[in-house]
Amino acid sequence: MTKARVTVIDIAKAAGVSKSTVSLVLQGSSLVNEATRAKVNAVMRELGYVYNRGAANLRQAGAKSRIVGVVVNDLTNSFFAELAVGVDMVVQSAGFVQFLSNTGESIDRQREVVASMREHGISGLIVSPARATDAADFKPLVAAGIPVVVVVRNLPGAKVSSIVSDNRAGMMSAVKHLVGLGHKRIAFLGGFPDTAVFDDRLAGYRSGVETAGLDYHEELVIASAPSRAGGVEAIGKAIALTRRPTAAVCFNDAVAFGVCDGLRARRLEPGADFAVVGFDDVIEAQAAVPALTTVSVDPQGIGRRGAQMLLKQINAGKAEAETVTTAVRLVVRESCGAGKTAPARIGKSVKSKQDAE
Amino acid sequence: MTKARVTVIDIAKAAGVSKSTVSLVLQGSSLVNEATRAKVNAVMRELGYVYNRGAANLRQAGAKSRIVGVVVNDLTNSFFAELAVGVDMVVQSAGFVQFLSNTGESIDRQREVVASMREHGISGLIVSPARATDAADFKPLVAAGIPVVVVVRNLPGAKVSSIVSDNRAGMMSAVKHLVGLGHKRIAFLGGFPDTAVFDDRLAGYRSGVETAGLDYHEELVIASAPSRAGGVEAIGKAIALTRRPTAAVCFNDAVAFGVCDGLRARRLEPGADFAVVGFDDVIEAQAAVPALTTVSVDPQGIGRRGAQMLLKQINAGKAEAETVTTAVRLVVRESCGAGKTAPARIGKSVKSKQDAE
DNA sequence: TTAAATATTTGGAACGTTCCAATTCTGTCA
DNA sequence: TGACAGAATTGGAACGTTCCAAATATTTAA
Repeated sequence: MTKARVTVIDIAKAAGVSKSTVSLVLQGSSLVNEATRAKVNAVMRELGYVYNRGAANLRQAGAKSRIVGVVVNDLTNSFFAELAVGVDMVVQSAGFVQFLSNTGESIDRQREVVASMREHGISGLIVSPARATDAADFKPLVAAGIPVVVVVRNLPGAKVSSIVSDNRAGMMSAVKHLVGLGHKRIAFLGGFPDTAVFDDRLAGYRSGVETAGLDYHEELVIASAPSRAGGVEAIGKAIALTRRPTAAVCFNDAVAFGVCDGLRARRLEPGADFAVVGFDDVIEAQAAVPALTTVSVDPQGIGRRGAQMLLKQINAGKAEAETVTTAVRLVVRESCGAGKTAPARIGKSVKSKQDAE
Repeated sequence: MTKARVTVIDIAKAAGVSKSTVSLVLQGSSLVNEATRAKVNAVMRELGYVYNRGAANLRQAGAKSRIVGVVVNDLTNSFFAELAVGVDMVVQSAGFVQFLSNTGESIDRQREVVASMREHGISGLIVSPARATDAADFKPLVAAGIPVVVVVRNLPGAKVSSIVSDNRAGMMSAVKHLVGLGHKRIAFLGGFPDTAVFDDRLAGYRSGVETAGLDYHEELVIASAPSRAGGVEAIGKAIALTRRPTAAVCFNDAVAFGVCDGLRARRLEPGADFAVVGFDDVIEAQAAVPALTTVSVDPQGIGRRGAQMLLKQINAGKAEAETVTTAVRLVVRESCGAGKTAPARIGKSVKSKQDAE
């Protein structure tokens, strides 16, 4: 096959009009006669024309590329995968496409992918920054007039829009719930202490404890990697305390699962013998045994919301940074020992994900 | 500040050379004098130049866009998220970027995103097709000389490269393992019967059963949605059989988890009272209680491998379709009732070529 | 010192689109 | 019929790069 690309000029020739007219048709302009439009469209279909956005983009100086960059720090974590899906939904239905990259918490990689995205002319960027990201890293972007929305982790000092969940309020309500169940010694387990999210959640824990009239004890705050393994480690330390806690709020669900593992390894049943509350409400939380009581943050919603925010700024031409914190909701299930004593809801499916291959 | 975009011409002017020279520097050509190169680079940094790949791409007629499209059917499923991460790794380190989109099993959406990617000039596509994808859907792409690699689900009839895991061998070894533990009635649970993957796995089950000298009974094959809920449903039917099985191989891990739930609801302990084997080895498999014996397929590895294949084809200019099935490995944990045994490696990587077109 | 060889540099002419200003059609109204 | 307003259409000239052929600078060999 002679594979020369079909261009707008070929179409024009074949349809007996000028390239300008074809271009007008492409843009859905109302200036062109209905008959001509139909004809042109027919020819396009016939010749198998595919629009060259690169060329168009070149002419339309700047912000019209219809590409948004999405950068996440860990796609392997279903929280962020959900987030990406949320972004994709709105971005896609707005006729944009998403450039998605995973940094795996590497700021070098992050720098690379952002640079690359820029070269490709993204018209906006949504980023869940890698740990220890320098706020100045996004300076050039905003200087170039490219809207940036930071999600999940905020970047103090950066002049960009951001959308984070209400970590403080979430932790407070978790603590309050446990206090309501009669717990007096509640631990805070997991998470890296050098992150803004950790600070927020810890602050929520602290004020939850204090507004309940309990004392805040440093020994009850046990940091660890925000992972399942970290949870196992943290609960180990917690149980070794001379005055051991009877409940824990965890930095996130992964930690909470690890805590459950660690409890069981010591013949303690999560929920019955020790109350556990997570944070995030990842998909597995409701299907786990026992089902995890956790603070639901709806990552997909954040993704959608962030995308909307970004699109708004893109369309507005110029972006003013706005910050929104999204509400958060405690979902009471079994791992805190409250409510349902019914062991498992079998048969009726818990919003099962179709894992299909 | 945010004036006009800095172009290669600005650089040229500022550095006192011609735009051609700057272009040469950009491409790392060895033709340019070391001193000049340094100077040009300095000026670029100083003026904050950003390369315009769109423009470059326009000139370099066709395949040099350095974008690969990645389309998955369900990013929410960690199996596919892992896959995407694998792709991203190799794609990124080869200096490409990935366009990632999620179809959520919708073939319309799939068509849209593929079209969009094409307009953006991807130089290759990796796709895990939505269910019921028509093999002809990718015809135009390959006709245009854009390499396509299909992963996870194969697309019989499409003249594209593909890489799938060795479903047959995996199931066979699962069955063999159960037989070795003394089981005589082994069920096959879960999965939609109208998919190629189901066929392969069922075939593996059947030949596993038969090579063990047992009879193949249709009643022991119980299809269901490939989800946790589906697993609950399937095990329910299995247990209702007059001659009830003592073990089951499951279509995938989600089904296996459901089966465990269902067993427990009937006061049967998975592992002890009934052996369960999954397929996929999702992340949760090893942390579950009991830890799931399953066939490990390493989605990230598939992603990496698929990306390598694609890049090879992109670089080769013209692509001949090749099909590889990746080896798969039974991971023995607790849910089958066996002790810890050294994992057996099964299946071998097979490679076969056929001419594209 | 000069010719030949080698190392560098350089103006256009593309690439496929959009935009602008200008042109050609229609029909309508005196 | 002529003039005039809209409605449709149309040729360039961009956009920011790369490529080519050709020009210029620098060495080397004789």
